[in-house]
Amino acid sequence: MLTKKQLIEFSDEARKNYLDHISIDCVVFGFHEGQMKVLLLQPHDEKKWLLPGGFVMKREPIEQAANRILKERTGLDKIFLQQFYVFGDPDRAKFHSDLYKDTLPDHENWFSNRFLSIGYYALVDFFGVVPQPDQFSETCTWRDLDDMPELLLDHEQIFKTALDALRLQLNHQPIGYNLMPREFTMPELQKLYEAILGKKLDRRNFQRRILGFGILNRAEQPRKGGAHKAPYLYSFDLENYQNALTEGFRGGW
Amino acid sequence: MLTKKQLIEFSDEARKNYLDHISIDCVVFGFHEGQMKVLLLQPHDEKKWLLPGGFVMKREPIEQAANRILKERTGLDKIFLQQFYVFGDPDRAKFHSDLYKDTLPDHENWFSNRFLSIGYYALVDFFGVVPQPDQFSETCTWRDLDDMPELLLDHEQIFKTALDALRLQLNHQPIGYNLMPREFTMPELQKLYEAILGKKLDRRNFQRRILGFGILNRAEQPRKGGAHKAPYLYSFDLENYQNALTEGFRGGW
DNA sequence: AAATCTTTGTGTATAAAGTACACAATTGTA
DNA sequence: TACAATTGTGTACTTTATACACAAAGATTT
Repeated sequence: MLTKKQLIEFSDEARKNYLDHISIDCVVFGFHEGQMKVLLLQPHDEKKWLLPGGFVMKREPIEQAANRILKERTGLDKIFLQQFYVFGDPDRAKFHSDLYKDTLPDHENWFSNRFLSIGYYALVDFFGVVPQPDQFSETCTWRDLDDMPELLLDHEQIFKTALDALRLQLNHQPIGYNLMPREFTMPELQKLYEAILGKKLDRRNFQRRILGFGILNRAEQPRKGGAHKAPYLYSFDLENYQNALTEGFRGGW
Repeated sequence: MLTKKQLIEFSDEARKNYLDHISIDCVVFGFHEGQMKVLLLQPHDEKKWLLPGGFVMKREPIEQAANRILKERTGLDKIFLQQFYVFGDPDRAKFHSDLYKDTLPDHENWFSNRFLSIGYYALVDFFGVVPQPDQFSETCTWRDLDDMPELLLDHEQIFKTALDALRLQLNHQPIGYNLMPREFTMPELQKLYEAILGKKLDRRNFQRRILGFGILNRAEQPRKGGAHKAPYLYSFDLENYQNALTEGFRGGW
């Protein structure tokens, strides 16, 4: 919660720089130890959490805005974000618009506006990034998909819609390049799919199917040193991967 | 093109009623005689064409806005519209903002604003609707997919993206309920799929696959009176159809 | 009325993909 | 050295997809 002075400053700056009525919210998925995680912010003096979000500058392309917002609010840079839906209920941000109702008259208070929010989601390598909270947030941290805290506004719905979009993507596009380290084993990749889908897959059939997509290269040397049999290491064949991204897998018709 | 007086009136009303910076554009697909069609508007004194579009009222849910806009601009009512993408390039409506540059100063001219446009698409029964142009348009008419005129703004891109979204939908959702008459023959439904996909399908395999979805009911009596063998009539099983809409077909994983 | 043309309904053989398993190989540990 | 855990590879079976062939029904032609 902002002080009156902070709110006035923010509102003035926002009116100067941002487009009215439009916001962006990002659902960033990460993956660690077999668990899917989502990046959340906890505002100061607030029990519930938020997805990292923000506003679009007056002459800024929206993809660029999504990237800037994610960087400003979480420190994450150069993440591929995928637009997936617009949330346009007139009362979706009621919590926010009510919050400062008594602090500042509506016409001065930026948050009294109605905002449509454009949802973006991303998949990132858990170890490749270091989340940093911004000035408005107490913490910025990963939360397990099956241990989600209560979210503010309609961010629960945005999160669920993003997860649906991600699962749909799994059916006709490759996934993992932005989420896995450069080299990984087949069981590791399988854990990613299982975490996204929320169910177990058959080890052998998974391998056959993934290899059938033709987007993986197997390294000559297996990973040594671990317990048990040394697994082969794979990396994505970037050319085929990109091709599969645009072409899609399952023809359908 | 509006006169100065019209533009002033429109801008005043728009500022009073609509949200800044947000517009909606609708891609309405229809189907007739084996051809896919798109509903287009031609503005007065203009060679190029437009998708039916408009603005969101200050406290209106966006789905409702899309329906109102479609009705206002084309006369089509109670159409199921599906949101598919937001077009947010800062210069996407340059044509519009330049159009009245010399008529009215920017701060008075509604169209000098930047607009993000939310794209919606729909499938309608060609015979169930009667397109009516609004006051801004010379004509409102169906155009063949393979005989499209030049479009204004970025509406070419919006149209193409909608077609891609539609084709994607074909792979995991049933289609046709909003597009076919209540009863139809298998070859008629097949022509719809062929028109959307832009390619021929095998008659027998098409039938098996569609029936396999379990969303069709076969009438007891075939359609008589036509030339050649009397084909069976089918109608959608609405319960299963709705179920398939939410569940999706091809499991994938 | 018979032959013919067109369109629709149904079936079948083959190939590809998806599913459910079994077993051997490797590595660390008991 | 036996054992447990994990990984690599194979195989039989089922389901789905694809490519065809042929029969039936109605209108048209001869």
